Amino acid sequence: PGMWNSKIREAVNQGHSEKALVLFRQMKRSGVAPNNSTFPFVAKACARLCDLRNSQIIHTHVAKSWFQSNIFVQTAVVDMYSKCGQLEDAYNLFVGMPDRDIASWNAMLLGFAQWGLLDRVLCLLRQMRLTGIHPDSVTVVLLTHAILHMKNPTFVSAIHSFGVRLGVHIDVSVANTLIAAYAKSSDLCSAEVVFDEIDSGLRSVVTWNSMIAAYADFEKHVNAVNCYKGMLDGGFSPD
RNA sequence: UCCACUGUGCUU
Repeated sequence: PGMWNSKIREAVNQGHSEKALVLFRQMKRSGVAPNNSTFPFVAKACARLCDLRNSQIIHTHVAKSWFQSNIFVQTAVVDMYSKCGQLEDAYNLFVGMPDRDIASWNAMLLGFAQWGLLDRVLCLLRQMRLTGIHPDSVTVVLLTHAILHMKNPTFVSAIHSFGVRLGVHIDVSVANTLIAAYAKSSDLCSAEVVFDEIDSGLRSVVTWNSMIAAYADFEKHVNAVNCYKGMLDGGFSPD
């Protein structure tokens, strides 16, 4: 199945999810069995398309496959169902997983976070820590999203402190998320503090974009323009 | 041993 896998992977990586599913159908029709490096990609394609019908078809194939207990495959299926809105299917699969690593927990946390189920996010986080799995930078980003809709800077600050305790606040994606979250919670000052505290060598285009967007939200157009200039000075080109 | 490879996360 190697050549099918690389075609499917290429399609997914280029954002052509429908094409990936077409290739998957062709693969099956030609009698080639999908394997552990087929399923995660087609699952991702379904997740992106929020395509429940194909998700169920893929899950059926997974269930009949030798690779049904592969942790990568299972995590991808959990994520696929979550993104299609089938949270209880996702959760049931998650609970039945023989092994779960941080990515598995994060995928399930994201599922609850995406649908605004903060209580379930917190409950799952507690369970995760009880099993000895430590939250990572991805977890912190997800938690930030879970509390974002409340637009409460106190909550953002709590997650921020949590990230500092874990030592993941230096992760650029975490910082970028916090900048946006503080700004959306009307705490521009804290957004600026986070921005200033990132090593200038670690700032990415997303970091700059986040800060510019923050200033724009507050209608601080002069700051936004200065920030934009800073981005250009930093050697970044706008995207 | 290290690295890279298939699953979860950044702004608009």
